[in-house]
Amino acid sequence: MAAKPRNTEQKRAVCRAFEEADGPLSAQLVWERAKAFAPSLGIATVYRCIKELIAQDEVQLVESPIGPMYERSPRHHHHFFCSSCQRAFCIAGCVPGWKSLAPQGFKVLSHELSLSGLCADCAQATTPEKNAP
Amino acid sequence: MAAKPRNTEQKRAVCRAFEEADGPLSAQLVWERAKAFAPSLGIATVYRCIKELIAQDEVQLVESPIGPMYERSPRHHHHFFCSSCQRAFCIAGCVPGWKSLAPQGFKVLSHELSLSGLCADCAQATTPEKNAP
DNA sequence: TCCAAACCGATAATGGGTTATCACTATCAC
DNA sequence: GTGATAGTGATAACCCATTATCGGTTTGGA
Repeated sequence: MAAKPRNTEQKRAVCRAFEEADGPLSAQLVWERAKAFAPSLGIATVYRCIKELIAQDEVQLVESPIGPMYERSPRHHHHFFCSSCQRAFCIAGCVPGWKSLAPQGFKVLSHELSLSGLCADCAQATTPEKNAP
Repeated sequence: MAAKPRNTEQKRAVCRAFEEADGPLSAQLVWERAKAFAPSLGIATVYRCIKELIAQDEVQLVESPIGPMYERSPRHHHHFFCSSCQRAFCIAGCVPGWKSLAPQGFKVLSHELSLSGLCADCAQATTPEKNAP
């Protein structure tokens, strides 16, 4: 009745793309990176694999100003989105006190903190006067 | 050269929908509520007005797990999204220490904290044993 | 009042992410 | 090795928020 999942090159490629990522990836980015390990990989297969990985709780959806992204289910952390280069970064640590912000009677099950601004690269590029020769 | 904007019933209706809202609204919700003040209002006009209000910094886009929403530009605050009834709520207050979470060199321009879970209504509805007769 | 043009409503079109379809291929228990 | 079938790639289709189009309407300065 239940289909037996198979171990295919494509699934391994998508998993590897997630494993080697240092932050959330868009489906397109997953595709681009996974193609390094399975050149013929199609975008539909990428979405199929992501769906499967999410069902297995190995990958999570991350809402972002840049669009939907995906990353390996990690220990709790937050994100920084660079408004210049449109990249996403993971941030270690958390803020205290978030649970007590909800009004009386509300049941807080999760929270997400997202910082936006300029990553180190872009911040330096846009204010080069400091280190310019 | 620059067109002179006019004061129309439709614009007033959309503004009023935002003024009377107690939290972020989807474009559809803005439409539904504004139609109370301008029954013939079309969805295209709602988007036109929202665009204009955003350009004037009177309304802001709010990314949410529920989808894109809009609200009057307010003093800084955060949001709670109910995963059951799909409503959005504003939360007063803020969390300390968010600025220091960004890695060295990153320039944090804004932050958004979103809590998810059950609002008071839904929390009570799903755990009625406490107050059940 | 008059009229140029800003604005409107209805709806078709767009755009981007995601999913369904289908003929072909690869996996793996036997 | 063989064969049933899960998986795959290409692509059409879908979904939904948003925008463009266009003929008719409303606004507001003269």
